Amino acid sequence: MADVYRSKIVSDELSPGDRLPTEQELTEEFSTTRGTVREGLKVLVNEGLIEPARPRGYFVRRHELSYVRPQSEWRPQPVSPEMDRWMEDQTVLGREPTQHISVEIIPPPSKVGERLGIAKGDLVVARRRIRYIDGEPFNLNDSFYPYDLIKGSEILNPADIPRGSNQALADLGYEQVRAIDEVEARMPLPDEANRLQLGPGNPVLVHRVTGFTIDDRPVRCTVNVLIGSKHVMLFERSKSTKVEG
Amino acid sequence: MADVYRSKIVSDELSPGDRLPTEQELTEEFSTTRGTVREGLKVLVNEGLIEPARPRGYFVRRHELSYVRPQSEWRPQPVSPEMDRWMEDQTVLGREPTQHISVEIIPPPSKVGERLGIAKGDLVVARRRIRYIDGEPFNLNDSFYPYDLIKGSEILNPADIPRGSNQALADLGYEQVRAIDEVEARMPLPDEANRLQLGPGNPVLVHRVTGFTIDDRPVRCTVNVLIGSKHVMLFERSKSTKVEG
DNA sequence: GAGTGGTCTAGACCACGGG
DNA sequence: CCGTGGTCTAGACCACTCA
Repeated sequence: MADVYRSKIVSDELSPGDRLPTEQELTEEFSTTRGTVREGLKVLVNEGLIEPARPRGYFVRRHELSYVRPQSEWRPQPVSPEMDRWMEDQTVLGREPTQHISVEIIPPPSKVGERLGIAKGDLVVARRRIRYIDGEPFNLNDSFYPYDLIKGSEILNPADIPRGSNQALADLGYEQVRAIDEVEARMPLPDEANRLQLGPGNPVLVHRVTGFTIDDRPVRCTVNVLIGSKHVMLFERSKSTKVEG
Repeated sequence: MADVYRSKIVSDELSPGDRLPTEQELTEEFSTTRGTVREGLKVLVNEGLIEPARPRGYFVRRHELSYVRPQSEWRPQPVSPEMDRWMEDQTVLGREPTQHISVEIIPPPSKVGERLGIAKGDLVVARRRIRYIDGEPFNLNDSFYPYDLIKGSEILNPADIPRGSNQALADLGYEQVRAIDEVEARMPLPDEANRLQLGPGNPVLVHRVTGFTIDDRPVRCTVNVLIGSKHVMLFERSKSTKVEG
C-alpha cells in the first residue's frame, strides 16, 4: 500500500495538495483490513510525504520553502540574479512576521554549557523567541548568555531590542568579532515539537551560533531551530574571499 | 506509553545504547495489548529516539556526530581550540573511508536543472558517489554537469580523480570562482533512504552547491545528502571578513 | 530453537471538525 | 449530524538472528 502510493507521489501522479482515498476506500482497494492500511499511511506520514487533516482525509504535503541567510548580520549580501530565479515567490517578503519573547534564568542545556564554557552550577540567561509567519510557527530562536555577564542589563527584559541584542552585548563591553556556526538536521525534541506545533515526519534544521569576543571569550550561544519544510539556508562564497584576515 | 519512555530518554534516565523492555513486558507494565504498545514504540522510533534491533529488542539511539566543513575547498580553516574541545573523538579521523562512484547521463532532476539552467530535453552528467565510513553508508555526493560541457572528458570516467573534479573542470576551461550553497533538512526520498540504508526517524541534511565560472555560468551542481544523525556542518566567520570584494 | 519484532485480521468505540 | 481519522482489544502467524 505504502509502496504504491509512495511512487504515485514521487512520480508526480499525485501532486502536493491532492487528497488520498479514505482509509475505507484504501481498505477495499487493497482488499485488506483498516489496521493494515493505517500502518501503510503512517509510514508515508513519517516519511513526510502526506499529512492527515482530520476529518478531511490525507493530503500530499506541500513544501513552501523560504530562503534564509544566516550570516546577514555580518555579511550584507546582494541578491544575485540566479538566486532571484530560485526564490521566486518563496521569500518571506510580503508575509506577516510576529514573534513572542520570553526570558528565563536557568542552568544551561548541555551543548550550550559546553560552548559557553559554563561551570557546573552556574546559570545562563535564556532569551527565547518563537517567530511566526502569518500566525503559524516558523522557527525558534533561543539565545543564551552567561548570567553574570548581563546581570541587570536590558537583555533580561522580554521585549524586542531594536538595535539588536548583539549590539546591546557590545555596549556592555562584549563585542563579538568571531562566530562558529554549526548546522545539523534532526527530529525535533518534544519541547521543540510543541513550540513549533510539528507533527511526525517533520525534521528541523538546527543552526547553532557561538559568538566570541576579541579575547576569544564565548559570550553568546544562539540556537535556531528551523522547520525543515519551511526553510532553506542560503550562503554565497567566492574564490577571492579572504578569511581570517 | 510513548510519553513515559520519551521522558525517560530525554531526562537521561535511559542513556543511549540502553535496551528498552520487550513489547511483551511493556504490554504487562501498562496492562494493555501488544498492538497499543507497538504504536507507542513506533512513535518513538519515528521521533528518532529509539531503534529496533531485531531480535535483540529496542535500543535508545546513539548519535555519533562527525564535523564536516563544507567550504574547505576554498577556505582552509584552522581548527580552533574551542572546536577541538567539541569535536573530541567525533571526527572522521582514524576511521576508514571508502567510496563507490558511478556515472550516468540523464535528464537532470528538476532542482538541478533549474540551477544549471538546462533547457528542456538537454542532458546532464551525474557523477554519483556513496561514501562509507567503516563500511557503513555515510553520505551521498552527487555532482551534475551539463553534458555538452564535459563530453569526452575524464569526468565521465567512474573513477576517482585525484586532483579533484573541480580542477578537471577548470582544466577544460571552466574554472569556478563563485558558489551558492543551499542547506535544508528533510526526510530522505525513497531512493536516498535505500542508498544510505536509512530507517524511519532519520532525517537528512541536504547541502546543494552550485558553482559558477567568472562569467557567471553555472557549470556544476553538487548535491550532498548527509545522514542527519552523523553530521554537523561547521563554519566560522569573523567580523573582519571581506565578502564580495 | 527460542525469543525478538513484523505483519495481519476483525472487530469496537472515541474525538474532532466542517456543513 | 456525519464522516473522517485516532485509539484500542485480542487474537494469529511469520521472519529474522543470535547463541
